[in-house]
Amino acid sequence: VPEGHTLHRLATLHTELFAGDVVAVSSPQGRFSDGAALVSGRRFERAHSYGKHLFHEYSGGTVVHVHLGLYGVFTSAAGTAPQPVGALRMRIEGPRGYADLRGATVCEVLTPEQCDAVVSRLGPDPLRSPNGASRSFARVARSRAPVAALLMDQGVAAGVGNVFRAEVLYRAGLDPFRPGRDVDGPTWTALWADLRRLMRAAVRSGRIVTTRPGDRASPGDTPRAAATHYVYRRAGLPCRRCGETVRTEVLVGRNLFWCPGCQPRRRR
DNA sequence: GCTAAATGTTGAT
DNA sequence: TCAACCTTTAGCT
Repeated sequence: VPEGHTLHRLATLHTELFAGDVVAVSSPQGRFSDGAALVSGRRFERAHSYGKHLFHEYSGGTVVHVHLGLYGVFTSAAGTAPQPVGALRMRIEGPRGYADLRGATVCEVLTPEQCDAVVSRLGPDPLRSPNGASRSFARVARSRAPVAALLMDQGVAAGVGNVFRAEVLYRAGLDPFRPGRDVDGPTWTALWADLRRLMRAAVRSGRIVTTRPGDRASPGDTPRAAATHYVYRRAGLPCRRCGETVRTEVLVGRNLFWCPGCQPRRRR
């Protein structure tokens, strides 16, 4: 269940597992049979990611583009692959190990030019663009949409998902409903820097932890929310800092979480 | 053991 | 606005 850090990790993992090797690619489920036939038997050059998109580059300039969507999952292990079980969209088998893809929204063969087109639709990725704040702010500053909606727009910040959106807004003390055009430059720059910090930490650890050590004890936490988040999936629970009840509301089709105490509406 | 919801996006209506 | 994708897991029983 991935945000940008997950794809970043997968790219590193797949490069380590397959780079330089001739691999066999198959689609036991059948939905990627044609694409698999195009790359099977080629040399796997390298994997890279941008935002929530993953790219596998093969010899000859062919690229496999993967987007995991909401519940796509990529697993891998060293050694020989076992018999396929269930709906296995793509399997890559190399001399050192194998990787299995299930449930992805996108798994397709593209030319490098088509890959460039995919990336060009995306905004800066906080994991890859240290100076992305100004480019993303240009979009934010001329939008009437709530900042919480803009953060989910991959053309504004690629790789940010529902957890990072809720948590970074909380850490900034920013009202999620404030229109983008009412967010000032320094506020956005600081938010971008925090996004980079949170996402890089998630690449390192493999999970999203946004709380600071002093804020991690709170009654009523479910194991799911396990003191790793301030507001994400904590609706109805007391805020770790101010004790106000964390709220939730659907915004742009996703559940938004925020603390009305720490992220107040601005007085006018 | 079962159900519902989930860190996302696309394409049809 | 909504279905599709068709896996995983929390939270029940």
